[in-house]
Amino acid sequence: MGKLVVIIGPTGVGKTELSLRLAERWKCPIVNCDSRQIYKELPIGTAAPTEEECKRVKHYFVGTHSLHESYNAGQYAREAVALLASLSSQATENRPFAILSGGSMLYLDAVCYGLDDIPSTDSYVREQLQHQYQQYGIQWLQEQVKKADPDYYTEADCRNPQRLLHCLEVTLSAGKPYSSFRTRKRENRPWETIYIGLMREREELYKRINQRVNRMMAQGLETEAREAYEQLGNPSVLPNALNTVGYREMVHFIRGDWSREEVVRMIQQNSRHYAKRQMTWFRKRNDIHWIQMNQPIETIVEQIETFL
RNA sequence: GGUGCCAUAGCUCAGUUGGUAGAGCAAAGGACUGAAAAUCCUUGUGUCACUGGUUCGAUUCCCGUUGGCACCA
Repeated sequence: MGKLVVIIGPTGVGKTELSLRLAERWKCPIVNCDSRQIYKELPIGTAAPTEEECKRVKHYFVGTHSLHESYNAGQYAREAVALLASLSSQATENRPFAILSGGSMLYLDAVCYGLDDIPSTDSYVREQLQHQYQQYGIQWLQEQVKKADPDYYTEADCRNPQRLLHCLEVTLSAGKPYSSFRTRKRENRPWETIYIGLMREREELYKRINQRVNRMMAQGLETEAREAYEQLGNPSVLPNALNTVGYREMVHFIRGDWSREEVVRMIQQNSRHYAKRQMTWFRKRNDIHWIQMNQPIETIVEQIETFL
């Protein structure tokens, strides 16, 4: 059975650089697992692998989709699992056949453990619900869920509109309660997976994040955000792809609400918040080999190879 | 130099008609199976600037000191 190495870690920890190094060493491709780097219009603000880096190593799911398409974890999982299955079937040697690298928590879980088979929802239903929620508020949502799917209501986070909305849109589209699809069965993949988690001291990680934001600004994040925003017709409510750290703050700058210093500060802060959420998500897992990044890269590579 | 105002949590500020205080943000912790860089939840003791006075009791009132701001010279 082929081996897949999954490189996990918070934003800014150094996944891209290490993955490149490992991919060159093992002569294998990198399958990107980042929900925003897939958009070709957002290379700077998402710190996507550069063109040169993509030339050095074959990358999948970098700049492959457009802002105008809607995309989600389910779609990603289907495409990525199919790709990995085909790559692993071609693998002949003992070294890893691919590196799955990224920080999108749900996307990673979807590929590694599988997602329930939940029917696709009607976009009209979703819009209607969205509209009604805005009009009648969260209480209305809670009542609807209580009626439509009492099982989910008892276990759900009922103060989270996104959860309730999703439950309702599935229930209404499918004509069956959302909870009836939630088997939470763990999928078996036709390959062996080795999880490598990258970590750094909190203070050091935050410093790297702050510096990276400064670098993004120097590389032209403002223009990139402006163009993306214009391409979508300067919407007052941001579509999901632009509801992304770096871009939603930039919109405030473009509209003139915030100064340059303020945007930078806010992007840095929200990136730190994001990194923190990622660490919380990964912390509860017990199948990850954790690696301290504050040491020479040769040592890190050596350590990782002991886990293969 | 004179007068007035201000000094409270890491930051911005409430407040206590005298019984030692609370919001927002930050920060930390957590949840999260098709929006996931999203969304949501939990956590607030700090010489109430310093010194002295009045008082049973002062962060609150009074005197002074220091720092800041404003106005007048």
